[in-house]
Amino acid sequence: MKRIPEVTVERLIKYLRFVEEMEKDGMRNLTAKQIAESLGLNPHLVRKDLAYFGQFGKRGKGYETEKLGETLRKIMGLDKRWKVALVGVGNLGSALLRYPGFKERGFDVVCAFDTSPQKIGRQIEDIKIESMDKMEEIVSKENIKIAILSIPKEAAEEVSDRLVKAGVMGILNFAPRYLQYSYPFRVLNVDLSLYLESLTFYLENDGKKNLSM
Amino acid sequence: MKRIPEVTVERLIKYLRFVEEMEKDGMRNLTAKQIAESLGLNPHLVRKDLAYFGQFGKRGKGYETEKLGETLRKIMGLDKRWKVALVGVGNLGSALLRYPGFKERGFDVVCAFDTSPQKIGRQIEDIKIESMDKMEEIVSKENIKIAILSIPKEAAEEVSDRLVKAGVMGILNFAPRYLQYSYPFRVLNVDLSLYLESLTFYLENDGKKNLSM
DNA sequence: CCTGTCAAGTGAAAAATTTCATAAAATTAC
DNA sequence: GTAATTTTATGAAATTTTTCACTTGACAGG
Repeated sequence: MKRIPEVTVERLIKYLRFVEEMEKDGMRNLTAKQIAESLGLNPHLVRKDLAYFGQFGKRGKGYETEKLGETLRKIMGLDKRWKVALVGVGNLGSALLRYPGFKERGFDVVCAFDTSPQKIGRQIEDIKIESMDKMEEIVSKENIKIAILSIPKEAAEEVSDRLVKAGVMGILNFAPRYLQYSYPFRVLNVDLSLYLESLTFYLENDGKKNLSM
Repeated sequence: MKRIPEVTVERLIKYLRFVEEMEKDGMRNLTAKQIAESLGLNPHLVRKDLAYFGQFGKRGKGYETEKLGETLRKIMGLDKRWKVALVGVGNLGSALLRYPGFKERGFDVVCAFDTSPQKIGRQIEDIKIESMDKMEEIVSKENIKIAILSIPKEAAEEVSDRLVKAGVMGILNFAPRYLQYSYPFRVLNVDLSLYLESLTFYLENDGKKNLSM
């Protein structure tokens, strides 16, 4: 099997989103063209992306919505639920704890940690906030592979090291510090202000001809 | 001037982050190698990215930290402050209102909107929550160009259309619905569960040889 | 002031990614 | 049942992006 480019993986998730939405709408079949249009892509690209995983389309007809969804979920490891640990229950952290989208998409935040004594013991959405001293113990015991980090940037490195040692394989990092681990660990750095900053480049240079659009 | 690839823009912001951090640490000079290492990139790529905007490095020495920071900020439109409107003061929205990172990076959330009568009139961090009926009026009057959208996905399209009509040029969209506008408008779709989903692909396929790492 | 080393800048080469062209299968229209 | 149309699949071409090789300027040491 050929190597799957990272850009393809990112698109696959978006395809899955669209496929599931169409599934809900009762569409029995979907064509690459439809998927592509919904995301502003070239249909050839969609087919090529899907073809990495074998051929599950029908010529002249398209893809069976349900089967495509199932296959994509399987490819992405989304055919089962994942347990997630959340570290750092500040403003952002508690909003993430309450964010219904994770559960909807198969991710169960099963524990939350903080250092602040005021927060420890409190409960948000069924989840009791635990002391960060217990983090390794609980994460190991529960066999948690994914963690969400919403802590100050100063603590990011130390805490993520501890998580990795406790068995976590993937981290979604909201702290504005770039974290890196080598294979097989994965970090996804989500820097909220960074997104705004990439917007301003285009706003600022809007109209000039040196733009990639 | 040559067209700037989107991937370059994304890296430039990260360079700026590192440069500012080093500036704070008192480093007078920075080399492409140092910048590259901090982000796990090839130094040639860093030089090429910077060279799009002219030559501001010194051979044998590197880049003057301060000047590089200034230049990058100017390129990115970050040499001034930006006013931002926040729409949707739910869990995520109010966390974003309280998120200090935006202000730190030059973005002032100056107004917030919601539909819920319970929320309208309340105040979070100096910002009074206004009715969404007043959105267009205030956004136009204040000449706001950037909006953060943290509303349910069902409302995303309608609200973003209204924002665009009111003069907004860039949207940071947290609603899990893919929004698209054509040039010169920009949308950055930030789908939180989507990030987790891209992690699971790698966790699931970990160890298999078909991976891009 | 010469020599060696370092690092930016630049054009060419390589690699990766996307688009295109074509073939083949399925469906629809006649 | 045949022709036309639709749409996937796949290998080739084009494009984009990254890496490499080389040149040049700057500085340090002798």
